[in-house]
Amino acid sequence: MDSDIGWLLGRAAHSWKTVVDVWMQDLGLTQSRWIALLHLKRMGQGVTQSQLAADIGIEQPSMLRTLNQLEDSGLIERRADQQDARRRSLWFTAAGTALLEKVEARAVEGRSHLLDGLSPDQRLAFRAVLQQLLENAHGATQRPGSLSCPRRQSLPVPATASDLPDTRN
Amino acid sequence: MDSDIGWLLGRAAHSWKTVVDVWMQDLGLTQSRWIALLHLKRMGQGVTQSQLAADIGIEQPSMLRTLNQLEDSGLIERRADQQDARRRSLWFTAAGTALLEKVEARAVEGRSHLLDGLSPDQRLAFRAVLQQLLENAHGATQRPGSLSCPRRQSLPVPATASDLPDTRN
DNA sequence: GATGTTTTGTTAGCAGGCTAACTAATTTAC
DNA sequence: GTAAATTAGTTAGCCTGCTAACAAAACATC
Repeated sequence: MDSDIGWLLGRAAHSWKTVVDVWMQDLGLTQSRWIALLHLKRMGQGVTQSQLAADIGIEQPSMLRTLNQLEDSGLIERRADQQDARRRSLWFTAAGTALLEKVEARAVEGRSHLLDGLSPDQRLAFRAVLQQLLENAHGATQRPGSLSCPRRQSLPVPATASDLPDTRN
Repeated sequence: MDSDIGWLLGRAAHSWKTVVDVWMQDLGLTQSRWIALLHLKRMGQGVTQSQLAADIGIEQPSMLRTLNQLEDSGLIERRADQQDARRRSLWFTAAGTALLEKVEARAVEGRSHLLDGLSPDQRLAFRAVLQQLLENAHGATQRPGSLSCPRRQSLPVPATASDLPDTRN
């Protein structure tokens, strides 16, 4: 019976986010904000807004809002790009750098609790299934029977999905 | 390296939802609405709003909004409860019943495409990990080091998680 | 070098999660 | 029986996904 597997997947993802968020709560950051900080650290300062959005796997307008909030909080700053006047590159402020350390520590802590009781083999198999699902999902947005595909052609593909040693969450 | 496993989990869940949504799109339903219909079918008509919310795993105000929309669309109706004047029980209209059949067919179709290429063993192992994660998450909302737990004591636990033959998604 | 296309960032507004706070009805305790 | 606590539904409003539509800069093509 696989009939509840999608529901289970959704619940697990939701719970994961909520738990890590609880671990972060005294840092004064919402989920989308610490995720942005972690990804910016991983990619390296100086990337553009759209690059960061692609890495996280969200659309530009969603990214923009979060970055505005982080800038308002004084954790990051945006700098004009000399080469391309459209671009704005992203940099940590001193406060942002300081906070980031705590965020990273909490992320590791929370993750290890969530993965408690799962063997290395289980984790590996789990990853494999998740990756297969992502692949299937990517191909499944075209309905086979129908010629029309009104709403959306492709899912927002998570950039690279496997390079860099990576501190995602 | 498990550092990106939470991120992967989130992406997979998100893609799953999006894909099933694409399969539903010509039915004129949003995700939260067909999910509500499927759960109402599963639980049986006549349940209360809070019961349905608990089964789906969302809070009452979120449920309420969706039910209002479904009622406005003429797919369900709410009836007063004789025993308890606070309660309002939920029922399909004729239109709702008719639509539900198509929704169920699409859910099955989409799911089978998403699970394509995964062996029964893999699916079973996958479920086991998801269930373990849910369990861990449930216990992990208390930060061990801290005595205070300001924001939230417990996750919204998905009701029963395993009874009934179940047509979740 | 002018024209058309793509890319980057942006604004506006919808969808659907959530918490907080409230009312009314019911249940529990005394 | 009355007062307190709980429960079902609701309202208001925040957070953060999304799409659509647009401006300005850069690039391509002729």
